[in-house]
Amino acid sequence: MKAHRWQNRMQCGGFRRTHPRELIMKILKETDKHPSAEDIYIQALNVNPSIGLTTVYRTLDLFVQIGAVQRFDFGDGKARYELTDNPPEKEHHHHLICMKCKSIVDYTDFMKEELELMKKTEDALSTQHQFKIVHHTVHFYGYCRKCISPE
Amino acid sequence: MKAHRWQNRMQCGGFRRTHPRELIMKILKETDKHPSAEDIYIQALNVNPSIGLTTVYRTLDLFVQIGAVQRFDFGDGKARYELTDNPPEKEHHHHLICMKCKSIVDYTDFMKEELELMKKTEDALSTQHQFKIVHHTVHFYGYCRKCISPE
DNA sequence: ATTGATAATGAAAATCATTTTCAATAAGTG
DNA sequence: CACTTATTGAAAATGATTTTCATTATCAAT
Repeated sequence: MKAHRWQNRMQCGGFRRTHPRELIMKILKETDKHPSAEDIYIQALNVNPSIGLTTVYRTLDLFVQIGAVQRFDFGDGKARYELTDNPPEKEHHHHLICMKCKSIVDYTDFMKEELELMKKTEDALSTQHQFKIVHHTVHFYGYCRKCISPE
Repeated sequence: MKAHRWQNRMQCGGFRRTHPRELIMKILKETDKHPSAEDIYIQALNVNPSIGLTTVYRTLDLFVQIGAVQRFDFGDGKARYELTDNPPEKEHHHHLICMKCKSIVDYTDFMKEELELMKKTEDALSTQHQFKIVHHTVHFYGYCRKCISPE
C-alpha cells in the first residue's frame, strides 16, 4: 500500500503503523460527516470487533498532534473530528450548527474573501498580540430549515 | 434597583429575580476574563457561601437561553461564559486561544471588515442553506508569546 | 403585610465523555 | 526468528455537567 501523507508524518514521529490506526484513518477518509470518537468507534467495530474505544481516543489524539486531523467542539459536549482540510481530500470550509437539533452543515461560500480577511487578521494578531497563529475556526450558530418553526 | 435588559428579558420569560441570579450576573459584568462555571462559583462563594455549583450551572443555562450570555467551548473540556456583546457592556470581539497554556485573549482587529463579510455570509447561508443565523464565533488557535519556544 | 402556588435552590447521586492504569500483544529492528 | 518497546484493550478513575428531590424563596393575589 502506498504511503500517504499522514503515514509519513507518523513515521517521522517514530509512530507505528497499526491496524487500528489504519482503520480509523480509513473511516475518517470515507465520511463526509463530523463524527465523534464514539461514532468512529461504532463504525470501527463493524470491521474490527475487538477494537477499544480507548484506542480510538488515543489514535484521534495522535492524528490531531501530527496535524492530520482537526478536532472541533460545537458545544454539544462531545468532540468531533475531521481530516485536516489542507490536503486535497477536503477543501477549506466552515460550519453551520443548528442550535436545536445539533445538526452540522459544511459551507464554503465566500472562502476567497474569508481567507483574505483571515490572512490579514492573522498578520495583525501575530504582530500586535505576539501570537503565532496555527489555524482558525468559524462557526455559525442558528436554526436549520427543519427546526425553524413559526412561533 | 433599576431593571436592566437581562432582567426584563427574564421577567418576560416568567423567570424570577433571585439572589443567586443577581450575583452571577454581577460577577459576569465585572469580569474581563472568560470564566468557567466553576470559576464563577468560586467567585460567588465569596459573597454567598451557601450558593451551590448546581445553581451556577442552571443560572448560566438560563442566561444563555434568554440571550444575555454566550457560551464558548475553546476545547479544554470546560465551557466558558461571557456576557453577550450586543449590549454596550462589551464590544464585539473574537478570541485567540493558546494551544499550549490555554490562555485566551480577546481581539477586536478588523471587526468592521469582519462584520461586513459575516453579514454577507450570513445572508448567503440564510438563503442557500435555509439556515436562520443567530450568531457566529471566530477562534484563532496558536501559541502565545510566552509559549513560543525555540525548539 | 400575609398567604399560597410554584419556581428556584442546594446537596447528593447519577451521567457522560474522556483519561489513566496496567498487564498482554503486536510492530519494527537486528 | 528474537527482542525491545510502542501500542492495545479492559477496567477503573476522573472531571464536568445534569438529574433528583426535599426545602426554601419569589411573586401575585388577597
